[in-house]
Amino acid sequence: MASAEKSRKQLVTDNADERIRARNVLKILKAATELFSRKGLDGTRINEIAELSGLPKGNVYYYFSSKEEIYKATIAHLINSWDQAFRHISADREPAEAIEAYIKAKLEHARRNIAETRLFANEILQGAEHLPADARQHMREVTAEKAEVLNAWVAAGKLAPVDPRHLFIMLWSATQFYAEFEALACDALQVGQLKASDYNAAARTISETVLNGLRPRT
Amino acid sequence: MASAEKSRKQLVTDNADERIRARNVLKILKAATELFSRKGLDGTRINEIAELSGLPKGNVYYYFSSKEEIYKATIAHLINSWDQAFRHISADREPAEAIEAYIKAKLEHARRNIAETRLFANEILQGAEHLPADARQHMREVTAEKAEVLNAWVAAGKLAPVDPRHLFIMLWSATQFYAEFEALACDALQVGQLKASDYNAAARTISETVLNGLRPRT
DNA sequence: AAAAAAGTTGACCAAATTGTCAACTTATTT
DNA sequence: AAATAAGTTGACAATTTGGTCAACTTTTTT
Repeated sequence: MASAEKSRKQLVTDNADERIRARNVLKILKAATELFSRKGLDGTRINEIAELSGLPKGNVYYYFSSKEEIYKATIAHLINSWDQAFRHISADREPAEAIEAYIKAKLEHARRNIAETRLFANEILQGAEHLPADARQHMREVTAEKAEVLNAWVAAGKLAPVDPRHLFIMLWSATQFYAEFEALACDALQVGQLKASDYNAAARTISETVLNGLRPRT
Repeated sequence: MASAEKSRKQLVTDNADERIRARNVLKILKAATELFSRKGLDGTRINEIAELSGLPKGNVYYYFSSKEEIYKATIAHLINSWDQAFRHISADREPAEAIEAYIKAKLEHARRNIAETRLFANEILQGAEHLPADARQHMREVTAEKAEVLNAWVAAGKLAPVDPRHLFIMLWSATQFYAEFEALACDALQVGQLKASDYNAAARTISETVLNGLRPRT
């Protein structure tokens, strides 16, 4: 009986409960991402993070030694998904189809990770001083690699001549705008809040305009 | 002689020196815009504003009653130039030429007002809570009005069908990106810092892609 | 079941920061 | 030139905030 009770407890500990540390660190990171994304590093109080994550402040400091460390952890966390959508840009696909898939994926990612997207924007806006050097290096490399794919498409006559780097910037900025500048987007579209249909309309406009714009001229 | 001396002094006071209040308020606003644009409202210390503007802190409080009031003043100041470039979008011009001029003007404005552009982005990113309601109303109205111009062009067969509001968002985001996310743009373009030539290349890529993309299909 | 490790907690401290103020100087008016 | 208004200044009060800590509880190991 004591044994049965123990194994039940262990089950709870291992699954639903998970490891205490992992669970609490995640709680803190989630709350921090939300707050940092809205008020920035300096604008966010440790007390707020504690409150939103449901932990006393002292407990937050048990897992992280400073506010900046929490911030860096949130940045490190979101960096992982930065180049996800880029996988669509691959040399063996049809350009139009690949670019359209990329736009869709980017918009979808922004819509489903609004806080992370905003936090990333905030960090870059403030000079990217907390972005680890290796993360930036990785971003540079991936961008250069995908730019080569675009160049190959242009060389093969499948796309009108275009500077791939500026094109990427166009796509990044357009797809992230709706999450980052939601307030402005709502004003422009004259809606109270963005819905999935607005994101779909955005995807259509961006895709149609850019794809038509890049159609090779004979 | 005493009269001559007095009139010289008055001349100095009225021109080069200007009104003391106007000059100092401007000093403070300029320093504050620079700092707010990089570190946000909460990240900026009043001491820093005082230092950068060359005034003692007490003096700053002589002109503004709080940090937030300074912030609001900087926002109110930059809002004035928000719709400047929009004047190019007018019904009596050729669409292609008008849109190209708009893109150029927007990019040029961002390049020459980097701090203001960044500050505006920061404010929207954080939820636009300090943006006066009438300013937002004005932005909504101007956007709606210009959207009608685009719709007329589409109806006249001068442009391919497009949702003008999403198109505007594409243009806003693309043209502001270089100022707002300079760090990311430098990485993508593999340059140390953006030069006028980079802005020109951006203008070319955006214009060519979008204009070609909007060319009416027969 | 005892011991050790991990996690929790609220009170507390030190530093930073906003905003005030009274004394002072410079500019303007009468 | 006297009086008044406008602007300057550094010291200081009040508050906020990041971070510490020792006592305590829960969980895990032996």
